[in-house]
Amino acid sequence: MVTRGEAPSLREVATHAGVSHQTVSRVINGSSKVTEATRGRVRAAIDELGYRPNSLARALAHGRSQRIGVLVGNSDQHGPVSTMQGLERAARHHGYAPTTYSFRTLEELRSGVDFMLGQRVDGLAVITPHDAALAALDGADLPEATLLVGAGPRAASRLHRPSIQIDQAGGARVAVEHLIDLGHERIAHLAGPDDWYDGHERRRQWEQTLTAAGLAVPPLIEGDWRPDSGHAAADAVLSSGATAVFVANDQMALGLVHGLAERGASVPADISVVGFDDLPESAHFLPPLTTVHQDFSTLGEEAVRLLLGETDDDPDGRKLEEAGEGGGVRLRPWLVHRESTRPLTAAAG
Amino acid sequence: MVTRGEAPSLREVATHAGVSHQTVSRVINGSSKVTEATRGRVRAAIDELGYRPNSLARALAHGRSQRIGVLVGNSDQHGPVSTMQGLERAARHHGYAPTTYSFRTLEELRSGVDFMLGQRVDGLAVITPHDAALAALDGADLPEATLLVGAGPRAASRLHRPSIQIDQAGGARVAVEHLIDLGHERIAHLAGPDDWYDGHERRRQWEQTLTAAGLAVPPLIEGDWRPDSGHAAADAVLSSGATAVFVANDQMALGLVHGLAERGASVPADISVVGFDDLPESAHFLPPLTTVHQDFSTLGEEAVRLLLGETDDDPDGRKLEEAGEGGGVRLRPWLVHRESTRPLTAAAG
DNA sequence: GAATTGTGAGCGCTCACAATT
DNA sequence: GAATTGTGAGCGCTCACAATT
Repeated sequence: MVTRGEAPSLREVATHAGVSHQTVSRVINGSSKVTEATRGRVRAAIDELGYRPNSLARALAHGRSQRIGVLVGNSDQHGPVSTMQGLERAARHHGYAPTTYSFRTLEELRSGVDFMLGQRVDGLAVITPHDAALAALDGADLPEATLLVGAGPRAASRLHRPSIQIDQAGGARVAVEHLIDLGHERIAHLAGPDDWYDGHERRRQWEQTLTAAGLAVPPLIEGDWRPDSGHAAADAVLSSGATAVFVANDQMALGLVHGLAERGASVPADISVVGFDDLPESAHFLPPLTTVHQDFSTLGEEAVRLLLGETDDDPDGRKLEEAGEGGGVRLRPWLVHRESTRPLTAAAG
Repeated sequence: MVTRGEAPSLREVATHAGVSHQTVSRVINGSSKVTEATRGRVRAAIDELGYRPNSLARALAHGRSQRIGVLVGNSDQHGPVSTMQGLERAARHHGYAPTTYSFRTLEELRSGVDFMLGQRVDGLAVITPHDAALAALDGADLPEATLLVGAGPRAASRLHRPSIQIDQAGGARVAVEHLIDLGHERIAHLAGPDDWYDGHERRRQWEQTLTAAGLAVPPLIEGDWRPDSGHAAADAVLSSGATAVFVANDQMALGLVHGLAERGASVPADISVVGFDDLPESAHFLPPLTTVHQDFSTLGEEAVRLLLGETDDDPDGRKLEEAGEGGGVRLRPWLVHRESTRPLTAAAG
């Protein structure tokens, strides 16, 4: 491996500027207790030597790493990735260096926690809606300042940690109510895995909204979030006799529309479809997909605010304690009406 | 901010086990020069105190951070994100902790480099095919071990650093040749921005392949990678009189198919479309998209191998030097034939 | 004398405090 | 005496070497 020529240290800068190491430290950290004259000499020495503070040494001496750990599961999905990016950006904005670790297995999740503890992160965000993943953390030695992002309140309180999530039930409700408003009476659901918080909540709210409207609840159809599973569900959807389907995410909705088309069923003429997520592509699906928009980057930003709880310089900041164990900070998603749904009266179904 | 109760240090473990700090260090690092008996006592003390080595202190003392920096631009796109994930995984596999930083502006890119230098990363991967971004690095104080991922050889050699990329020209050639083989003679190109390496190469190779086959080169149509720009290009494509279009990425291809559909033109009946990327969704577009598959995770893995150049324990490893300045390590993409293309003879166009 | 174990210094910073103007 | 500057120790490790069995 090629290595850099050894970088100059703070002491070398001090010698070069003819001051003590402490004075250099003061200049770097913007202390006001330095005269303009010495500040100038130190600055010149810094530039001349190309000095850059070693953040490792700084963290060690300071006792705080100024790092936030981000553990993210299923980073092939739109939601976790967007959340992570929102979090990363917000952390940096607050002067913290995010350290990310994406895990696929429970084994990797546990090593991820170990890794973060070794890095002495000041805070940890665990992004996963997957209950099994959180269960694997039961009894683990988590940092005090740990926030569960996208996890259910129940899983969160079991770990004695606060959580933040997008209001899945609220999103599901507007989706199903939209279909009811259009006159549909037999509304199927193509669900995500039930051990995912979002999957579970969307299914549960689909049932509740139908029941509250006095409608029958058709048999559940399950997928695994991926487009293929939506494609594979086309037969089940057709034989359910539904005139509308609430699909648990946009990727499965895409696959379903494809599968229906292959069987001669057209969306929305024969069957209406609502998705969930609002991918960048969803506006250009054929037909453009009516779906529920989730604002993942705001979720990431809110997570950082909660984690840092900077009430001082941030009037909107809230303390982790306020959120409480398993606490219910929630963001509202909203419906985006496009062309994959239409009134039942005009439909052939 | 809630902080952890202060973690035990190596010396506390030593006291607890009745040995010297150096012996504890030896056990942690798996040195063989420790008897089973003392190793056992140290292990017990470690478990009892819940000791975990502080990787910051270790890096400082050791002189190597065991970190790899990853700067990634345009992290809303499939390619950069997948590459980054491949890189992250591979780095961890080699015992390095990846530190990622995603930038959107040139300003952020420069702070990203600063950040990485402050972190004393052992190696740096810059993932961006955007020429302007690389130009902004001209004269910057980059780590010696810097690898440009997805950048063009020209930009790389200007920075005196090696590069690795997927063979864009090769991918474009198979796409255009596929359309030629189907009998198409007027083949348009919906291009990406020309100051992106991939955008530039795909356009250039489209021209060359057409010319080599003795076909005319229709006027260029430009997009910005996003689905909307594909949608907006529908009129231009129709008025070009082309019977087939090579689109520079799948997102624009999706938008284009949508725009064409709105104008009553059907794919592939009226016009054939080939994309580039092979998104997870592309197999379920209507029609399923014929496209060029790029293996981004392999790209990320190869990048790490190059960066670490571990020829010792890794027989496949190559040294950065071998790749040379602006050197041409390339991965081959391949065509995935689906339903958005068909022979001209059978087409209405 | 070959194995194992221990000692002291130092990585590059910040801290608390002391010494200077 | 209030401002500025400097001194020494220490954060938690690993290094090179010395001391022990």
